[in-house]
Amino acid sequence: MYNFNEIEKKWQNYWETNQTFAAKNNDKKEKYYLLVEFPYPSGVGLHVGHARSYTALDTVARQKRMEGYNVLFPMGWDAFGAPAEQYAIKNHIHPKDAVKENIKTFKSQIQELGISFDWNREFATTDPEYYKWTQWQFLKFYEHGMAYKAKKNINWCPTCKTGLSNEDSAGGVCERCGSKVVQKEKEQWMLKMSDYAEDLIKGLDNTNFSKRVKLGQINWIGKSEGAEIDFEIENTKEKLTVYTTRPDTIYGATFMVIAPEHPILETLKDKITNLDEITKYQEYAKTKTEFERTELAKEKTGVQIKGIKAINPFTQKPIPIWTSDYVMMTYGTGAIMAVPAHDDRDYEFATKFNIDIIPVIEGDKLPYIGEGKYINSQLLNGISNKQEAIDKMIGEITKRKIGNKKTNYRLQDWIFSRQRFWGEPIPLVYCEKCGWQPVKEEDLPVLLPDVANYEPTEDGESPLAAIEDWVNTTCPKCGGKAKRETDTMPNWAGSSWYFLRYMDPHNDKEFVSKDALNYWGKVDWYDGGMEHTARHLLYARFWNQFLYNIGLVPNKEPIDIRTSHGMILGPDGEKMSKSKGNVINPHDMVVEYGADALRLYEMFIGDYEKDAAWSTNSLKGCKRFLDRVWKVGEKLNENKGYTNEALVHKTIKKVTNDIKHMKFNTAISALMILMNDYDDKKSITKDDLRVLLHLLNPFAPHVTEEINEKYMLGDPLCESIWPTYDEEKTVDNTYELVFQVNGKVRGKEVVNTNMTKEEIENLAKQNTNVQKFIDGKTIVKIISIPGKLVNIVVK
RNA sequence: GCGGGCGUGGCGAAAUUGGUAGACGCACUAGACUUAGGAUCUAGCGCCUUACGGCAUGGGGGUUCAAGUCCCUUCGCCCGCACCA
Repeated sequence: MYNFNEIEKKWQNYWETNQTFAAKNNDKKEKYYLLVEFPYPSGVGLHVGHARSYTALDTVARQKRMEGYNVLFPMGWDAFGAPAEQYAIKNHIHPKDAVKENIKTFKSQIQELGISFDWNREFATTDPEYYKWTQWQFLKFYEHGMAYKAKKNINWCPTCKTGLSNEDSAGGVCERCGSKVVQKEKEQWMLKMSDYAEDLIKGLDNTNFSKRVKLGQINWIGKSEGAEIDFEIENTKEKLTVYTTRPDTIYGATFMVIAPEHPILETLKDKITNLDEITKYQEYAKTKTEFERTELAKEKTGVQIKGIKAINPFTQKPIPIWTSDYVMMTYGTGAIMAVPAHDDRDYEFATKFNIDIIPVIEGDKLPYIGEGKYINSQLLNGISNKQEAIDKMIGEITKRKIGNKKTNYRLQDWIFSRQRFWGEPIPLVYCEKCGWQPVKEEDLPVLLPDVANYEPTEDGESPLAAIEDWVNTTCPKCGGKAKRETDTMPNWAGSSWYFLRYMDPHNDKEFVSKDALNYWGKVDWYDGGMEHTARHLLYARFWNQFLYNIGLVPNKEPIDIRTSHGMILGPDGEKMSKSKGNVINPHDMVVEYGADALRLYEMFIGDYEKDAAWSTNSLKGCKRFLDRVWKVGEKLNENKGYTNEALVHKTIKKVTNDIKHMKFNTAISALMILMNDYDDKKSITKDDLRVLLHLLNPFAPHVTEEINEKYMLGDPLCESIWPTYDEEKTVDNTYELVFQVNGKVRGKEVVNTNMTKEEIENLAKQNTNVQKFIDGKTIVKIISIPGKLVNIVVK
């Protein structure tokens, strides 16, 4: 019929030669910035899931351009990271060479899909020209006191020999190798992300993220409001500060629990009479990772700290102090007041160890914190409103100076060090005399050395530590001997600001020019995978908010709309994987059915935000549709205008709006309906064909251009104005009026749109089938809605 | 446990403010064309019924002339977070 591979290459060349998709900085046109997550160029090649996301925003990009926008739709490579390093270790080649190869494959696979990326702006996070600025921005964090080194009990992967963030070790296993994560104390560079917890929540109001994305962010930050309260320790000058969200239940606090790592155990060790037992328990807790401590939640363990007691500041009674690993040192103050009558966990603990339980809320079924009238609570007795009681109690502790209102966040500071080779070197130098010193700006980037050994050292130091030539340097301040920091940055660093660099990708004077930042502003629409809507998005927002606060970018929030596409599963409904043998390779589909058919199918597959199973048969259906569009050109007549005006205008309206709302599947269905209408006709006009091609062009950009050219219908579609519709013309002259009796359909008739209420009521009564159902009955009332139906209610 | 989402044919799914449930596509069936078809075209296609008609949007109840859509209740599935005090 036609050689789609040839046609596709032809138009891809045309676009490249004419620079059709090159975005212009400071153009007079209104800007629109579309962004898809740049891929990690793995050796496996492009996934049909990548194609889904790229095609979706490509469709939007192509429509926006035809609507007259200056569209920025860039692509690049997130190329630092462990897999390239592992590959390099195995094959003894430099990771940069491995990355180069993979990028080549990826790029050709993307290009054969005809995605309208502006390739002039392409870069990889591993380019020294790029990571120079990543390092430069790290130094900004450092200058502003936002980066600090701290001894942290970190999640440690014994296989990768590297520290992992909580996020990277979710579930107690290393994200990349699957090994069990253990705890290890290590000095790490940290970014003070927790300072931004509140701003990261508030900033969401200035975005148009979907609800589920916003909730994901809020969840991750984990805000909770409560109070800190001091409990004195009997016969000492020490006190224990607890964090609680329910200070109103303090009269029911019959014991305290502190984390096994709590420093007071050291401070008061002379008073503790069962120190051996405590030490033993501490050892036991240490062998468990944080994840295990939470996972093994079923059975509570703990030891009472003998020799000391705390005083409940409201009942004045001495209460026992326990240590248990169900209290985390990393959250709140590492100590809690336990209210077993109204908290599940405390209840479980108290029951197991036989501790007093005193209810303070009437009617609250144990052991759950509910609402009710307060009892056994002097100050609060009689109150039955929870918030009122909490406020009153916070007022009281503040007055007595034993505590204050306090907000806590689950979000912790960002562990920014990795003991790996293949990442951006942290641009700091340690001098015995001057301490940590930032590398001078003119000496950036701190380049990764060209060596052949990337194994981490046995003690867990970065491979860079073994490269003496590289490590030994001079102090930027005193000029004396100094050593470079050998930790590198996490993979998230480069992807936290790449969307800014696209605005001005070749600038060697600044990370981005002010002009470019002001012109392009925010990313208007950012699409990516659900798996990145929590962390990557949070890191990127944090990074940008910091840049905003120090005056480097014009918007506090970098992204307006964020959408997350569903996964494409294998034909068996399972996640695609080599081992299951259910992987669909987009390249194979392009070769066999063409890029246009693949694109169309991926957009037609179903709700964009939901997962969908692959079906090659459905892809064939889309190919069939394109073949019919190709063929319909054979019946062009010499008439002008639209043969079926109402349908055409309706279709323009539907497609235009559906693309904007990501309802790609129904947009395509509307185009199929239009095509079916053309098929039913003896002949169609050039205008008929041209408008169909135009609307279909964002989905199937190659074949539509080819048909347009073949029948000389006008300028290339990509250089033409998007069709507009006339609302008045979307209305048909006639419609099918429905007759109902008691809400059941009893007849239909095609009638004129301008018929009155009375006229259609009469038609209904005259309908023979309707008469059968109202005969001999009394008409109670008639509901008639012109344009829709007449419903006769009878008794 | 908390938060969010979903439940419609054999399958993927559509259905403005409540107004013809199943658009569009896949699969399937029958027929046409053909040396051939895994190409193309025509017709059919929720379930029950020969038909008239009846029953159908996870189940039950309600509001309404009219409910996939609104309200109550119940069951099932998916995702995120989770001893967070």
